[in-house]
Amino acid sequence: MNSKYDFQAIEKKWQKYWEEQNIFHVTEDPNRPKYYALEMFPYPSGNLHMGHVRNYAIGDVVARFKAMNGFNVLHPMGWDAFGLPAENAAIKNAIPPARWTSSNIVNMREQLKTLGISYDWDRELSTASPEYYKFTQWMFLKLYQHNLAYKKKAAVNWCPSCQTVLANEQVVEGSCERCDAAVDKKQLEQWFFKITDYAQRLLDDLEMLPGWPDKVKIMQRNWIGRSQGCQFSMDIEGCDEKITVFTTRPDTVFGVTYMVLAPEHPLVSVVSAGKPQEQQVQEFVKRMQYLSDMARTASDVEKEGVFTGAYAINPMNGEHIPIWIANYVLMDYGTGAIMAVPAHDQRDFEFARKYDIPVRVVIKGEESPLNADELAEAYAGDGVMVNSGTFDNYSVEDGKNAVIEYMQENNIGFGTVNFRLRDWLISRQRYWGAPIPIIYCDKCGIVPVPESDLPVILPEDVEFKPSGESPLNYVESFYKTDCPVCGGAAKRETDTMDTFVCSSWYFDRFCSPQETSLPFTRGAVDYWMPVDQYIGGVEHAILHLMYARFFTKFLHDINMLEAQEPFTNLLTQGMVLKDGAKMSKSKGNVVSPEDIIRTYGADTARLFILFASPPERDLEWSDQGVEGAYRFLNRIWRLVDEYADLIQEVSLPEDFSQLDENARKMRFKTHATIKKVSEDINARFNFNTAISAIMELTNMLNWYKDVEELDLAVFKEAINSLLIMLNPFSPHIAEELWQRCGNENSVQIQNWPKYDPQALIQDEIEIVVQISGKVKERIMVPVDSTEEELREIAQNNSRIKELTNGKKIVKIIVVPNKLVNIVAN
RNA sequence: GCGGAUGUGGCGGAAUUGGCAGACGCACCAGACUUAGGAUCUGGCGCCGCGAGGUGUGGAGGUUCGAGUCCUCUCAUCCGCACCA
Repeated sequence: MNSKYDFQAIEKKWQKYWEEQNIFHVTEDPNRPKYYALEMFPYPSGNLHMGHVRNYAIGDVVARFKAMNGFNVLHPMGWDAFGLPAENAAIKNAIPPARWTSSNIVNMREQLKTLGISYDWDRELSTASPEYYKFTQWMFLKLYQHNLAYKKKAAVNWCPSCQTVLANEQVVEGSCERCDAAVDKKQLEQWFFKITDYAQRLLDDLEMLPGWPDKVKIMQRNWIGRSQGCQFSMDIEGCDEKITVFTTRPDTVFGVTYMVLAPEHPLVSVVSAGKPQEQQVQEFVKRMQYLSDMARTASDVEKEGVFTGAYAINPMNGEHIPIWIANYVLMDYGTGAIMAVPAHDQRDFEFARKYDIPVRVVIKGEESPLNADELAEAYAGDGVMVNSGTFDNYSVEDGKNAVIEYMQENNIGFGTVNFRLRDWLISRQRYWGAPIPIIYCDKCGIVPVPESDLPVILPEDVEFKPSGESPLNYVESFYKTDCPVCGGAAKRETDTMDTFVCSSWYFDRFCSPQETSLPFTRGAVDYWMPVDQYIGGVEHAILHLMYARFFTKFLHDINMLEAQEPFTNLLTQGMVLKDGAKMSKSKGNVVSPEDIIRTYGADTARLFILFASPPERDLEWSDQGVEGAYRFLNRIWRLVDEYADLIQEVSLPEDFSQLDENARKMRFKTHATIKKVSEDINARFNFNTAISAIMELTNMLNWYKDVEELDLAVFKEAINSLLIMLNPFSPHIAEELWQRCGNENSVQIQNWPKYDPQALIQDEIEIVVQISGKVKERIMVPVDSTEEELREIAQNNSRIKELTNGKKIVKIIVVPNKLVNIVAN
C-alpha cells in the first residue's frame, strides 16, 4: 500500500541508526586503500548557514561515494573555536567566551547532525579545548626550538580611543570597527613564525599539486612573490656607512640618478644629520610614521618625498647621486632602500618628473627613444644597454648577468633572490586564543615553557573591560609565575596565538584525536595523511592554505610525519547567492538551513544544493528549485514504494541476454546511468549532471513500469542501482526505500554498481545527415557501419536526394556513428 | 594598473575529444483526473514565421566540410593583488 514520504520520521530514524551502528567510525586498516575527505572546519558562530550546508554536502558525496567504492574513508568534523566573535559577544552579553563558544558548538552540532553527514563523530575536536591547544602550544615550542619563532618590534594597528591593538580585519577603511576612531600605527614587540625560510619550498612544491585549482596556485605564487635580482652597496659621501639596495634590474644601474630610503630606514637620521634639510626630513618621517598603512600605500596616493642633503656614490661609475626619502619605498621589502632609475621604472619616473630629477636612458628598445625628454613614461621593455660604459650593447637579459658578475668580482654586490612573503605575525593582544607558552624572567630573559608543563591553561572565568583589552593582563593567577630556569618570580606572556595557528595542523590531529602525549601518532598520521580531498571556500586560498602547507613541511622536517603537502586535491566551492548577492543579514536575503530542513528535509536541501550548480561555481538559491528537488524525491518515493513488495520476491539472474526491446532499452538506460554518474562524481565532481542523470533514469522507470510485459528483474536491477546512486546525495530516503525493498543491510555498505558493457551494446544508432554543415535528416543505421556504407545510406535517403538534386557534390565527410556531411553547391 | 574567472532560452544550468545547441530542473501554456487544486499525470515550450523555412551561445572578425568549444580583437560582470624596487 502506498505511504507518504514522511521525511521527518525517516531522517530521524536513519540518523539514529547510523549513530547506533557507528557505521562511519573508522580505524587504520592496512589492507584497504585509505581516503581522507575533509571539509574546512567551521567557526562555531552558533548557526549553520547555507555555505556550510553546501560545503558539507559536497564533502559527504565524496566521502560516501569513496566508501561505497571500497575505500577506508576518514571523514571527520571539528570546531575552529578560538577567535574574536566570542570576545565581542562576551563584552556585549557578559557571557564568558568559553561558555558562549561551547553552547554554540552544542547548537551547531545538533544542526549538523540533522544534515546526516557521514562523519566519524568519535574524532570531533575543538581547538579551544586544553587537550587540543596543549599541542598548538607544543607546535610553538618546536618552532621556537628550531629558531622559527622569534620576537621583534613591529608596527601594529592601534586604536587610540579603545586603547587596544586591532587585527587587520577590524580596521575598516582606516578606522576602528568599534568606535570609528582613526587607527594609527604603533611599534610593539610581536611574535613571528619564520615562514620566509620556507618561501622557496612553498613556491616550488606548488608543482607537486596538480589537484589544486590553478587560480589558487597563482594566488599563492603571487603572494610568495619571488623576484630574482641583486643586492649591492653604495658608499655615502662624507660618511662611513654604506647603503644596501636590492634591484631586479642591475642592467639599468648606469641609469641611476637618485636613490631613496624608506622613511623608517635607520640611516635616514645618519645621512641627514647636520644637513640644511635635516628639519624637513624629520618632519616628513614623523608624518609618515603616523599614517596608517592604508593612507600610505593605497594606489591613488601621490608619490612624495624630500631630499636628505646627502649623496651616495654609484659604485659602477663613481657618480654622486642625491639620497631622498619617499613614501613609496617600504622598509619591510628588500633592504628598505632602492636605486632609482626613472627612465626604466614608472614609479621612479613619476617621482623624478615631480621633483625635477634628471632622467637618463640606459636601455634602448627598438621603438623607444634615446633622449629622456621624449619619454612620456618609463620604458620597461626589452632592448640593449646604452650609456653604460663597457656594458653597452648587452641585451637586458645578458646585461643583468654581466653586471652581477662584475659586482661579484669587485665585491660590490651579489646576485640574490627576494620574496614578497613576510614572516607570519602570530601574536594577538587578545584573550580568546591559545596562550603563547613563554615566560619572561628578569634574570633569564625569554624562557619557553617546558613541554612537560603544557598546556598553559587559559583561565575561563574572566571579566571583560568595556575597552576590549585582553583580560589576561589583569588575571594575576595567570601571568604571575615562576621562572622554569632559575625559579625566580617571572611573568607569563599574555598574548595569545592567531587562530590560523590552530587550524594549521587540525587535519593531523584528526588522525589520532585522543592521543595525549603527542599532537598525533606517527602510525595514524602516516596512514591517513595527506588529505585526499579538501573542500572549502576560496577565501582561504592564501592564508590558511599557505600556513597549513608551512606547518606540514616543518613537521616533516622535524620527522613528525611523512607527508610534504597536506592536501592532495583541493576543491574551492562557490558562494551561495540569493538574488545575485551573497546571503547576509544586512541585505536581508538569508535563507536559514533550519527552516529548509524543517519544511522539506535534509535530503531535499542537499539534493537541491548539489543539483543547482557545479561545486566550484556560485549557486543561486531558488525556493522553487527546492520545491523541484522535493518533488523529485517524492516521485522516487512513490515509484519505489509502490513496487517494493513486488520486487522483493524477484532474484536477479546472472544473464540478461534474452530481453524484449523495452527491457533492453530500460537496461541500457540503467547501465548508461551507472556509467555517467560514476564518472561525473569521480572524475569531474559534476554532481549536478550526476543528479540529472539519476532523474532521467527515474523518468524512464516511470515509463517502463507501465509497459505491457514488465521484466521484473530488469526493473529491480534499475531500482537497486537508482537507490545506491541516490545514496551519496540523499542518504536518508535511499536507506528507507532500500529497506522497504526487502534489503537487510544499510545501502551505505553496498558496493557501488558497475556498469555492464554488454548492456551498452546497441545494434542501431541514429546518425545525422548534414548538407553543407546543416542538419537535414536523421537516420537509424547499424552500429559501426563503415564510412562507405554510411555514405551510401545517406546519399540514398530520399530527402537528401531531393535536397541535393541538381547540386554538385563537392565532398562528403563521414564520422562513423555520428554524422555524414555532404558538401554541395 | 596587473592577474584570474565568467558570459548559452523567461530562470538555474547541460553540451566531457571541434560533430544534432538548450540534457535535467524551475517557470509558463494546454489537456486529463477531481467537489476543489498551490497535489498528481500527459503533452508543449529559444527566437522570427500560419507554413516551408530562417535564425540563434555578450559583440566583431578568422581558421574549418563543420565552432558554444580553436585563434585575433573587443565589450560587460565578478573575484584576487595592488607603489614589492
